[in-house]
Parts: sequence; C-alpha cells; structure tokens
Amino acid sequence: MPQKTRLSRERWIEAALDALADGGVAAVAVEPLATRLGVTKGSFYWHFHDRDELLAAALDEWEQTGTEGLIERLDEIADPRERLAKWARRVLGADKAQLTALHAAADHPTVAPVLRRTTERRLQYLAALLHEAGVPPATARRRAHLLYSADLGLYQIARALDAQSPTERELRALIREICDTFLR
Amino acid sequence: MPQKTRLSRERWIEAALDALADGGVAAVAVEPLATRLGVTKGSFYWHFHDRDELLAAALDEWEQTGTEGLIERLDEIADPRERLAKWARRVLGADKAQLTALHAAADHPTVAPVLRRTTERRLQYLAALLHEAGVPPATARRRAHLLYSADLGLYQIARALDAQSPTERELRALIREICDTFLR
DNA sequence: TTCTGTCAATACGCTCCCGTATGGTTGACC
DNA sequence: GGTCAACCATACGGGAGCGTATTGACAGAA
Repeated sequence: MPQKTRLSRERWIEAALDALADGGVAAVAVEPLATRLGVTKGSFYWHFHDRDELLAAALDEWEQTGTEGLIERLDEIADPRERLAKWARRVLGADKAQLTALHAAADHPTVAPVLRRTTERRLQYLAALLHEAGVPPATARRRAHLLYSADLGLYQIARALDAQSPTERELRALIREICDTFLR
Repeated sequence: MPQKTRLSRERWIEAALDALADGGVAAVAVEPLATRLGVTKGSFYWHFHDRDELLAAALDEWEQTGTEGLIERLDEIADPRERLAKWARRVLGADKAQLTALHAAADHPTVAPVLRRTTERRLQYLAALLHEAGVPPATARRRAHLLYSADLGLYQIARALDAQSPTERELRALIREICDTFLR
C-alpha cells in the first residue's frame, strides 16, 4: 500500500542528494527540485513536512550508504596494508562532492551532527587500520587525522585547480606515496 | 579629495571579508552588510556598481594580503626546515574560514580564478620549500600537494568535530609529526 | 458505480535579497 | 552663505524560495 509513496519519497531524496553534490546545501531547495523532477511543490509537501525534513532524510541516506557501506566492504579484505591501498584507491577516486558540500555547511544545525558522526567514525576506522598495520596507537591516531585530512584536501585542491580526475598512473603514484608516507 | 571615499569603500570590503569568513560567499550580501555597518544600500550602490564588484574587491584584498604577504614574511627565515615549522605553526594556527568558504564556492565565476591562482602559488611555494630542505623535486611536488591538502583538511575536520582550536601541546605534536612525515 | 485515500496542480501571501530612482544632507571651498 | 560634489536615506519594482490552502485527478475497494 505505501509502495508508491515510498518510491516517490525516494525520488525526492535522490534528487536532493544530486542537488547537494553540485550545488551544496543551499541547492536542496523545494521549487528547483520540483522543476527538475517535473512536478510542482504540491507533491513535495505531501511527502515532506518541511525542506529540512528532506535534507535530514537525504543526510540519513547518505550516512547509511556512504560510510557504513564502505567500511563493511573494506573489512572483507584481510591484509591491512592491502586494505589501506584499497581505501586510498576507492577514496581518492571517489566523488567527494557531497562530503565537501556538507563540510561547507558544517555549521548548519541539521548537517552538523551527521557530519560529526561520520567524521569520527571514519577517523576511528582509519586509525584502527593503521594500528593493525603496525603503527602504534597514538601515532596511528595522529596519522589517521593527517591522512583523512589529506584525502579531503586533495579533492578540494583538484577542484580549485579544476584539474580533471587524475590518470591511472598519477593515482598509482599518489597511492604509493601515501602508503610510503603513512605506513612505515 | 577621494580620501573619505576610499575609506568607506575599505569598510565595505572589510565587512565583506568578515561575512565571507562566517557565512560563506552567499553571506556577502548587500543588505545584511549594510545593516551590520549601520547604513543602507544607498551607500553601497554609490561605492560599488554591483554585489559582484564588492566580492571581487574583497577577493583581491584577500589574495594580496593573505598569500603574498605570508610568503614574503616567511622568506625572511633562512633555514628551510625552520621555515617549514614556521609555516606549519602559522598555517595550522591560522583561521582558515575565508579560505574554506572560497573552496566551498570553487565553481563561482568570480571566485574560481582567484582560488586557482592562490592554490597554485602556495603549492609551488611549498614544493620549493621542501626541495630546498633536501627533497627531490618530483617528490617535493607530490608531498607539497599532500601537505597542503592536509592543511586544508585538518581545519575542516576540526570544524566537523567542532573541536576547539588545538592546545599548544597538541600543536607541537602535530607539527613534529608533519615535519617527521614530510621531511625525510 | 460510488467512495475514499493517495498524490499532484494551482494560487496565494510572506520574506529576503537585488538593483534603480530620486531626493536629501553634509562639508569643503570660493 | 551659496555652490558643488560626495555621500547616504527612502521608496519602489522584481525575482526566487518557503510554506499553506484549496481543489483536482485517479486508482482501487466496497
């Protein structure tokens, strides 16, 4: 019975995440999204009470699939060193538009808690990963900080230089650099 | 004769940079700034043709004092290793709200060229610095990339965790970590 | 077939911001 | 003390979003 409801709600959330990726939190706006979806606000306010409810739902979706999903898939790899390489490849290659958009809105009351949880979770995971690879705990925490920072920053620098996504060769060199730098 | 003109113009630019720091590019808005300055739009549109003209002027100011100013001051320090430490201290301690706001608006037509120039300039400077400290050129470029990325990212992570600015001790540990990591 | 719940369109008022037009104020200088 | 330019206030029209209220379409159950 609530089949079609859920479907349509999901379409709004999907569109919200798209808009978030290329226009930031401010682009998660009812009327523009309605236009993009080929409907009017009349639809939106049936599925959601608020603009903020949509944003919250989208962030929830993002949190579930993005962080936890990735970590679970990584945990299937046995060798920690290999896991780091995999992580680097996945993360460096990935599109971080949404993540960056959220960081840009770190003060937003709806965004802040999600971003905080996600960041903490990832840092903790990375530190554990480095520790398993032989780095002592305290050092691992600091390096996880540095490493995740580098990850975030690299994307932003690339955007600032509006560099095209790195070639396979550049990616390999960078991953090697990261492994050499952070795992020794 | 155009004394008072320039002064008032500067006040607008100053306010624009403040607004940029804590509200992003979107917050560089005429009417809110006018309110904050205790005047009305009537004033603004005498000094500037456009909202965009204000933004451009503010970015110009930022580019001049921020990047070139910092580099010139750093160049007075002789020892490269010392320069890196100084850079780390200055940069890690600094408030990067404006820089982050600009990265968040990397697609904005007025922001993009400024951000691009600044980023390139800083990367180039950092690479030269690492090179002078004994790192071979190609490696220096990659590490400069990583290092500047880490710089950007550390700030964002701190914001995401809404951590207070790091204590003196933490700052020291981090700087040591950075020197150890990137200079060997 | 009628009724009911689900979903969407239309129309409205509100707020915030932009940019323009126009008139006032002030101060320097003759 | 009148003039002119610099500077600012007031008042307007317009666009983009938000959220509400009301009505309409349509499908499935009774």
